[in-house]
Amino acid sequence: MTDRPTLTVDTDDPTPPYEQLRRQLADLIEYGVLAPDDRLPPLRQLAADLGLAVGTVARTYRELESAGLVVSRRGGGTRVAAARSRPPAAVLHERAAAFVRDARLLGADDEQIRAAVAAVLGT
Amino acid sequence: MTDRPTLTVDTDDPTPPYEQLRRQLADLIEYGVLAPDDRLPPLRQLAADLGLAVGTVARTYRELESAGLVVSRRGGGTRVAAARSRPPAAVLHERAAAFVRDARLLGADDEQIRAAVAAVLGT
Amino acid sequence: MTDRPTLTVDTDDPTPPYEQLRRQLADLIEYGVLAPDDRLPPLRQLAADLGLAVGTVARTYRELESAGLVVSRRGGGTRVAAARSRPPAAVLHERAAAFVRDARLLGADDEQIRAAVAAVLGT
Amino acid sequence: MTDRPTLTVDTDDPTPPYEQLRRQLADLIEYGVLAPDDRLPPLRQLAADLGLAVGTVARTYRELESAGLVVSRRGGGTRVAAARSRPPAAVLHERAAAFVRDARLLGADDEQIRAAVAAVLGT
DNA sequence: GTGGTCTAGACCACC
DNA sequence: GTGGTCTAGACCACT
Repeated sequence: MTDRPTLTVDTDDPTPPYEQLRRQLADLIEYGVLAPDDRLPPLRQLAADLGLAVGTVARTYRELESAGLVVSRRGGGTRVAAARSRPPAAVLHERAAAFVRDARLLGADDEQIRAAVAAVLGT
Repeated sequence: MTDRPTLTVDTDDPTPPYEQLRRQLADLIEYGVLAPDDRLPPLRQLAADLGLAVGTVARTYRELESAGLVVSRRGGGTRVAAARSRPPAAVLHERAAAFVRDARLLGADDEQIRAAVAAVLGT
Repeated sequence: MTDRPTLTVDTDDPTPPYEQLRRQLADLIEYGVLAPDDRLPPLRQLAADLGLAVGTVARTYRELESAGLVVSRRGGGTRVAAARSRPPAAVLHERAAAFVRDARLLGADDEQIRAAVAAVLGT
Repeated sequence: MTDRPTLTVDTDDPTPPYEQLRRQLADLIEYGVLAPDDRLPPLRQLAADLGLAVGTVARTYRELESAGLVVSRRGGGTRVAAARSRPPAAVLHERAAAFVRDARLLGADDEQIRAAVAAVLGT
């Protein structure tokens, strides 16, 4: 019950598994859910948990590392890189902007957008 | 500026092009941006516009058809299937809920979420 | 209510419509359901009934004619050719052979095959 | 002679090759000739044997998979899906019924039908 | 003109 | 080695 965030791979999704995984981990890191210096699950354990080959997870970690989101130290596992998490406020703003763009595509006006958010927040 | 909604394919995204396209069109239909009986661009035109092979776009159209979102007739063309789009209000609510969930993952409270949306809306 | 045998085209079947039609008519002729000198439905009427373009039905008739199953006389419509229907007994035998082959593929032995036919015939 | 059931493609048949193949494999699976978990031939081997392009066989396998008859795993191979084949007795009865219907269309009575089957079975 | 399919060779993802 | 996809050009079926 160490409560690690649930990572999943959907085999029906044409997006390759290594990329599905990469996106989830990148999000968790950028969102600060995985804080700098936190350890990622060991390659083999994650592979076993998800029913993937080790090489597939290795590919994910490699991509994250070359993006600078993660650091693999030899013998020391893989940890979240220090300098890369962005301020949560910036991420929040970005997400809000994406939501608003989408809502407008749907034809919603400002008032409807505000109302929808209010409805979801409850009160 | 009466142009059709912009469809794009990102060649750096490991998600296969036919799937990127499929998602965009499925969204446009579900969002009601493309209304029932609206015509989709001809295979070859869309392929040319996006720099894709004809077969790739054909695959997208085929998938959309087998999902019941679209109807293709030989010699006819491809049109949005009737009675498939959901009420925009429902879709808007769903999107708002997804945004709020994301924002809370980031650690934002209700007030911050409201503020972020307000900031984006201007005013 | 002239009781013409029902011809149908399944648009979900990848077999082209002209070929679906051709097979049905060829069977009807070979089986003797359509007797020598019987008239086939007029091109345009059949096309209208099936929701096909005239050219598509024309293609079917053309194929039947070049197979010698049918004769188009100018101004006189299309009729079943005289010399082509095979003795029903021969066709029956052929069909029985096909059925037996299939049944054996399923692993059935002679007794099971006989029993299955008896069961269908009732009594 | 332990060879796998013969698959063939008739290039004179207007039915597209991927569909001819699909039907044959679907039949073999439904008939139980290919049992659950049996492996299908590798894409490229089957393509080579039949003189088809790889993509054509891939299309067949994809259709079978989306019909739930087969499961393909990347790097794994393609196998018959479990719990899909119908009881052979049911299939046999269905085939017998189809044969009888056909025979009656030809004008045969019960006795003639029985006789035709007996003749084929050899005694 | 519009959708549907095929080929041939190539590259990718996965085990 | 096995499945999955892409391209480029070609031909077919249909309206």
